Amino acid sequence: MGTAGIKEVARFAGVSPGTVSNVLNHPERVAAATRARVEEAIRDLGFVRNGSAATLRAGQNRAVGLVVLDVGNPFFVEVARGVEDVASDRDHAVILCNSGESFEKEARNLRVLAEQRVRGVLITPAGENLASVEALHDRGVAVVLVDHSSPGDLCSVSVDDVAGGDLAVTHLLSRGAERLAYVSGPMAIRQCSERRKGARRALRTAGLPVRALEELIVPEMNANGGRLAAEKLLADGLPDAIFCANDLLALGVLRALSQAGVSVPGDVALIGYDDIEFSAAGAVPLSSIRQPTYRLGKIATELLLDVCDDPAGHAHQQIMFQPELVVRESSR
Amino acid sequence: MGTAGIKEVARFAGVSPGTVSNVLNHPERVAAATRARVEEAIRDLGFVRNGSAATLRAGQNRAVGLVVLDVGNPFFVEVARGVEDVASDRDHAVILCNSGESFEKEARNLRVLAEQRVRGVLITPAGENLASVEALHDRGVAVVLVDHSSPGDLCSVSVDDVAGGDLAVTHLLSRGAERLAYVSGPMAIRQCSERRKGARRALRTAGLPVRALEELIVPEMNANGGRLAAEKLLADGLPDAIFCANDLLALGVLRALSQAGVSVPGDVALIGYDDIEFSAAGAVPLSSIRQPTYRLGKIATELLLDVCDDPAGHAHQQIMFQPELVVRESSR
DNA sequence: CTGTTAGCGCATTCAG
DNA sequence: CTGAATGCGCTAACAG
Repeated sequence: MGTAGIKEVARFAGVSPGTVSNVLNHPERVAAATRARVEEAIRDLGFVRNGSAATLRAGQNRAVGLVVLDVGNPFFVEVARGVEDVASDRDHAVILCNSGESFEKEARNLRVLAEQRVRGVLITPAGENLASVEALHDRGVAVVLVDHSSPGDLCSVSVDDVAGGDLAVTHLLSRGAERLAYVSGPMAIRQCSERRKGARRALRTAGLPVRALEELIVPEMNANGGRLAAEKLLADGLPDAIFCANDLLALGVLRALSQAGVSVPGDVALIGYDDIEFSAAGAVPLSSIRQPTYRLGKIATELLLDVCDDPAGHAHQQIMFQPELVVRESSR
Repeated sequence: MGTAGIKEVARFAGVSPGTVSNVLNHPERVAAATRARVEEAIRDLGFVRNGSAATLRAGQNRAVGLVVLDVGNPFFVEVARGVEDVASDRDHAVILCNSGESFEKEARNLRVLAEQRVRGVLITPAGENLASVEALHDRGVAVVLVDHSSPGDLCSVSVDDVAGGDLAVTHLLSRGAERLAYVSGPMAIRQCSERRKGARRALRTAGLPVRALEELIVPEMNANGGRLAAEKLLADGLPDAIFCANDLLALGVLRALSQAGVSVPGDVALIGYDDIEFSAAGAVPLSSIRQPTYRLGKIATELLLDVCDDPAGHAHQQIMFQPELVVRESSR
């Protein structure tokens, strides 16, 4: 059994438990010879430090929680990489949780993280209701919002979705489009409504009416949702250009149009959002709006750990990155 | 600060700490009125149980570790969903770790899991060297290998990759192909070599020589790798059909061929492996080999927790699922 | 049904 | 530089 404690190691090495602890946590305080003997005992006994005991003693875990909406979404996978790298550099573990956009799962995850006494939590909230997040924060756990700009007093790191929507539509308009469509998930999803806001701003700037942008709202932001939207557009009459609220939708649209014999970008220009890996890999490479996802995770984690290390001296920050237009064949 | 302990709750509710613990862990043992009073105190004080203390006391965490090669890979995302669902049903948390196919990260993850005293570990090993996995197992931690059939005495749940390779190539042959290509990652990756083995078996069954299958090995199993392979094929002369070791490779091949004006499946038939979501969504829907990924995670977790609950009475099992051919347009 | 109590394994005092 | 002692917060066992 894996129950060699620090005590047995001490006995085996002929030292006291305190010395073993020092070898583990403050090696410089221990004479080289003693240290070597202890380290050998650790190896021989297959000793593994009991993290719970250490955490209990310390009052907090050297870990941060990361709660995302969908671990399967490439956007969050990239964010997670950024988080992982920084946390690992600063000797923290990352506990990755998936809320699946459900408040209930979000709350459950948050509870587990609180029970684990993580130093802090990075979270993309499942909606506009930040009650459980704020409760956590009030209880003294550091919190940084990811991809969600907070109106309140929470730190946040996000990307300007209004600017992104504007970029996309400005691009389509510059290509000569006059009738546009916006394929989106429910407007309750902040990203969807913000991107629409940006799209409308672009329209205004160009002196066009809001109704030049037809809206198609589908329940799921995936390829199937895109297909549904495309079928509707095919039935109702195609616009000149289509802006999709994410790449998965755009890929679904692209496929449905191709199958119906519609040429992209010949007949219709198309642009997505997120610039996921697959966007560039399709038969018709997809234009998209790229977000600095890795940096999002990286900066958010740095912010979080800085707050943890110096809770007093740190002002709340709300950082917003700018997205970037990536033009590929689908709107060339 | 979030430091309301069980003791304060007890004082606040006018009961003893033991009773609070009972409300938390064995509510049925406590009189309804007392329970209500304690629950109110818990809410009022914002008490959250200290998981480390509980784990320390119990000797083990109600959590399992899941170590995968790449959290960004849809295959593992589906596996993780299966794991998550079962673990959650049985009241266990899942600690998801990414090894990135690196032994070093794998070992580090395993150490963290051991420190956390997880009940068991589900792991797709980074290679054939199972030393650190076996060390963990020897220390008394339950282990189930995922997508890796173990020759030794470890439980495992996997999919028959030889059968999958056979399925793919048999299908291509049945379509009349005579000159084939196999686009693959390094043969050090077990999946790649097993799938090749199956491909060759199919060739033999059809009475064809092994050299009817040209091999293209690329360093990375992604769309870019596929592009490289396709460029080589375009330069050297195209085969009748191409079998790719995964869908990402196949999508890369598909795109490069399309751009070069080669028709799929008109000029070349194409089949991938894994049947990721995007396979069906492209302009030319991709044939593929589907694996029961969700079930893989589900069954592995059930096996793991069964072993944990009854370490003695459980024989080691090595379960192998069969993959399934999915024919779409790219090889129709 | 409720109260009391003894550690779980470790890290950190404070002496020596 | 090393050793002994204390308690982190909780749960289970037992006593009342």
